[in-house]
Amino acid sequence: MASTYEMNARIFKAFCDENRLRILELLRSGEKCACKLLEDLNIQQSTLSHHMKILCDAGVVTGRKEGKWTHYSIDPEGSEQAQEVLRQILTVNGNEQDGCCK
Amino acid sequence: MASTYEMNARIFKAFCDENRLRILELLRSGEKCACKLLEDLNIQQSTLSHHMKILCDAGVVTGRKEGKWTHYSIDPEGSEQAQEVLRQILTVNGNEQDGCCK
DNA sequence: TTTACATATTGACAAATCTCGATTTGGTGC
DNA sequence: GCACCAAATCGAGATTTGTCAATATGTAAA
Repeated sequence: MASTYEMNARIFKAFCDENRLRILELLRSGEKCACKLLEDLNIQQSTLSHHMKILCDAGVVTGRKEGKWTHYSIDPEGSEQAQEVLRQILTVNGNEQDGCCK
Repeated sequence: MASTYEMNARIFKAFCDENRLRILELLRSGEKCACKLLEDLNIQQSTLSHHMKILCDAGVVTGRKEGKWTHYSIDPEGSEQAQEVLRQILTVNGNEQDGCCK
């Protein structure tokens, strides 16, 4: 049973790494095959696979298998949810006085 | 000279840790003194200080010094920017065919 | 079935991160 | 000056993360 904090932290871990941000930028122009991503990304194949797993687990990317290839794309639902969660986290909903410290 | 990827990654690192998400939730109800946060958060003072630095460096929280106390609150500008950056990262702006792999 | 290729998984290592206790810095009031 | 308190910084240990090379899995074509 993962806490909400844990689940939300996992979502944002997707955006915490430079290479994952590069991958997402490549996906902004449309679906891309893993081998195409690999071409553009100075990293090894196993490293790419590792990052794709994190992005998919976070829900912001989906993979579509076609034969021996996997095509990745930004997941609209997961993306919307990530943005919604961030909005909630950062929305001030009260105006309590800071009653601390005298 | 930090790359854009590096800077954006730093922003989202703010949301990658359970304790920082707890801190942000506490700040949603308004400005809080560090000692008040410390009361609610099963962590040591030096650990809190570490997390507050990360949140402030990311721009999503600001600290207001008043005598020997520091009052923290969610920064509206930084929050708006974080949301805008996430929106950009996740917005598909093209529809290229995945020309890869035959 | 054998071969070739795309991707995933494993294991190991280095670097980054989280946490704590101890110390330092900086402000307040005596 | 001194004592006291809040917060920041330092140093060390444990955990997590990113990376690679090697291997395994799965699909397609010969």
